Amino acid sequence: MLYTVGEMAKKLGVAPSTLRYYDQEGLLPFVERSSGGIRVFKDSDYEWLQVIGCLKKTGMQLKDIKSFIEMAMQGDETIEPRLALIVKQKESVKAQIAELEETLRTLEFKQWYYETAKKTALPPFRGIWHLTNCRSNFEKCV
Amino acid sequence: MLYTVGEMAKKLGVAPSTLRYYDQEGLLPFVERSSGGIRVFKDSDYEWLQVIGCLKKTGMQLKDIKSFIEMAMQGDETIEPRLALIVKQKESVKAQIAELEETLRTLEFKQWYYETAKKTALPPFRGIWHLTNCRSNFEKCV
DNA sequence: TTTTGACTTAAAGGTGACTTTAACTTGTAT
DNA sequence: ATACAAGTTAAAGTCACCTTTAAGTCAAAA
Repeated sequence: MLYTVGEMAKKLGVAPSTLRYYDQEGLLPFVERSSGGIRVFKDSDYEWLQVIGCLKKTGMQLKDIKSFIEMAMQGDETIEPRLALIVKQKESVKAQIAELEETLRTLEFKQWYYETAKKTALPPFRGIWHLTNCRSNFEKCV
Repeated sequence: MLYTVGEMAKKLGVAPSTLRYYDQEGLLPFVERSSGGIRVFKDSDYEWLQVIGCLKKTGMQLKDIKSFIEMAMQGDETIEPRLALIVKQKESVKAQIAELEETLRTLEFKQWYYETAKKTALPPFRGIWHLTNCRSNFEKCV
C-alpha cells in the first residue's frame, strides 16, 4: 500500500505541511520519491512515523528524534545507544507523570477550597486546618 | 519580607527577565513599586507566583493565566468561573497523564525489544508473539 | 560623594515547531 | 488534450515564550 503526503497526513491526523517540514528537517530519510519527485509513503514509513510520534510525545525535540532515526537507519550496530536513549526517555516520562500528579493534587486542593468558599461565603480555614486534607506546601488560595 | 526582582527570581528558580516579561504581559498586577520605580515583591506575591507556576505546569498559556489572575483580583464574585477553570485544568492534566502513561508503555515495550535483540543478535518475534506482553497497537520495532 | 551592582525600559533577537505563500510541476480523470 | 486537484520548493510568516541589548536610573556601601 502506497500513500501521498496528503493521504499519510490524514492517516496520522497531522497537516501535510508538517510531514514536509519533518522531511526537510531530515526526520524522514526513509521516504522515497516517484520519478516525478512526488513523495511515496509505504506502510513501513507509517510505522517510522509512529515511532517519531511516540518520541515526540515524550517531549523529545525534533533534532534529537532526527539523531535517533539516523541511528536506526544505521542498523543493528546502534542498538546499544538507541536502547540507552529509550531508557532515558522512559525516566523523563516518569518524571513528567510525577510532576503532573503533583500538579493534579494542587488543583484538587484548589477545587476543594473554592467549593468550600462557595458554600460558606467565607474563606475556609478558621482554625480547622487539622480537619483538612490540605497540602503541606500550602499555597495562597486564589 | 520584601524582595527585589532578582531575589524573587532566585527564590522561584527562574530568570529575572522572566518575571519582568510576565509583568509586562500583565500577569503580575499585584506587584507594587518603590517610589523610584523598582518592583517590590511581597510574600503574598510569592504565593501568586506559585499559582502562576501551578497553572503553567498544567500547560495553560500565559494569556489564559492572565485572565485567571485578573478574575482572582476581582474578588469573590469570580469564584464560580475560577472553579470551573480549575476543574477544566484538572481534566486536562488527567488526560495528559493518561497519554504519558500510554507512551511509557510503548517505551517499555521498545526497551524489551532492544534488550531481546541484543541478547539474541536477531530481531525478536519468530512465531513467539503469543508469549510476549507486547502491545496491541504494535509499532515498527526501531 | 562616588562607586558599584542591581534595577528600569523599549526594542530587538532567539528558538522550536510549524504554517502560509507563491510560483511551478505532476499525474489522474474526462 | 486539457483541466484540475494535489503534489513540489524556497522563503517568509506566525506563535508562544522568553532572553539579550543598550541606554539609562536607583540605592546601599565605602
